[in-house]
Amino acid sequence: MPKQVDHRERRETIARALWRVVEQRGIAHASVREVAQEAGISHGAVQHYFATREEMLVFAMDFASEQTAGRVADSLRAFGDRPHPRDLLRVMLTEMLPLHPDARATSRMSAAYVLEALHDANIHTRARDGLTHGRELVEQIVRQAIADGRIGADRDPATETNLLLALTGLTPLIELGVIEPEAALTAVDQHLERLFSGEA
Amino acid sequence: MPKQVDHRERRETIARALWRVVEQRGIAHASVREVAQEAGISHGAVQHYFATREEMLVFAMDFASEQTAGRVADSLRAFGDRPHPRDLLRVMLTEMLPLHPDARATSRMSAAYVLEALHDANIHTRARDGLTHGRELVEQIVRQAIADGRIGADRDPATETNLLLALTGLTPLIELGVIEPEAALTAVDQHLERLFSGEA
DNA sequence: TCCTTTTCCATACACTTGACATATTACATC
DNA sequence: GATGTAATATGTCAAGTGTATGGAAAAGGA
Repeated sequence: MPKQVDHRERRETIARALWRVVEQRGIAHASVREVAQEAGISHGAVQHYFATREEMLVFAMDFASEQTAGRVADSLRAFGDRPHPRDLLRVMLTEMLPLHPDARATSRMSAAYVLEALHDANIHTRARDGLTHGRELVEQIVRQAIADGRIGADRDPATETNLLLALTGLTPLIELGVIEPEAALTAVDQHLERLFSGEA
Repeated sequence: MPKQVDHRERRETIARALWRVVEQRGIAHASVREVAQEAGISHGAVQHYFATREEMLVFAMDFASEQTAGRVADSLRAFGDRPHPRDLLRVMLTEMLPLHPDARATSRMSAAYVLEALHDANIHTRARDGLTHGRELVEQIVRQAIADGRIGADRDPATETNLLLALTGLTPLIELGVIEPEAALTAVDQHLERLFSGEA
């Protein structure tokens, strides 16, 4: 058997290099050659792991989603087996906002993902399915919280879910330095507090 | 005097062509040549009106902001001289969301603007200043509404402003078809209703 | 009629891109 | 050590990029 490298790990290394390029220079500069340079390998090596540039981008984007989900799972361990839905939602939202370096990298990647999806049928499907799945997850949490009496029964689960996800709209304000990260957290907490205000 | 064309009008024509390219093919395809083709002129002609590609992009982006502001002003005329702040905010938000073709074009342009601002110092300054200005406008409306007793005095103007602007976070959900435009409007109205719930 | 000024355009240049083809290196097994 | 194959490096090519340049076309004043 010839030399065997961890294929998955190599792809992740390249994906992280791509993140850095996207974060520092924008997705337009995320060419095979520049990503290769950032990763410290030849562009031929990148081609060995990704047949096309698009394949590389799609992997890097999916990987960003996975990493975000992973960070949420990590943070949730501190809250035990059955975390309060407010804490759960708070972790999800704060990990989606660009409040620390890792989250910023994946956030920017997501933004580029969405923008790309608007004129690429393939990516559109992937992004929509991913977002729809995430949205259903949140709606399920909201419905359960209503059933548990933690959110007022007069609230509409679908609308509350949409309003929760809308909080990611704070991203441009944070990224451009219009508001401080603390102000964003205050807004998130304020919204969650009102949502769960009917709690016993 | 030599032939005189309306310089401003020509630049706006090119800007609109750029919007169409951005909307249909993404900002990556907004090259001087492709924009020229979309506008039905030579790329030399485009160069006559914009010395560089960046100048063209910046103009198209600023023009998008102006057009959005214009649409808001137009819609507001129906509400008379002193519109209710809730109506004012509702118009501002709905014109920022991609709920009709014009708004979608400018919304996508704005999204590209923000993404570009993250790694371009020049655009960063412009985008931040523009957003900061818009945010101050909204905060002023909120403060006045509190002073007028239309919003509860217990509300923090800064946080409420941030939560209002966060509603633009519905954009990706709408654009990718995760939620229907009506659901977005429902969410906006729900949020506004609660904000003004303390009204006499 | 010529001249000046503005508008517009074709071309050229240097450069980057993605994709592909080819060459080289590294290493586990026979 | 020979061999085969995965991993990596390098080269090539057509297509596309931004922009500099030179000059045509148009329109009015002299």
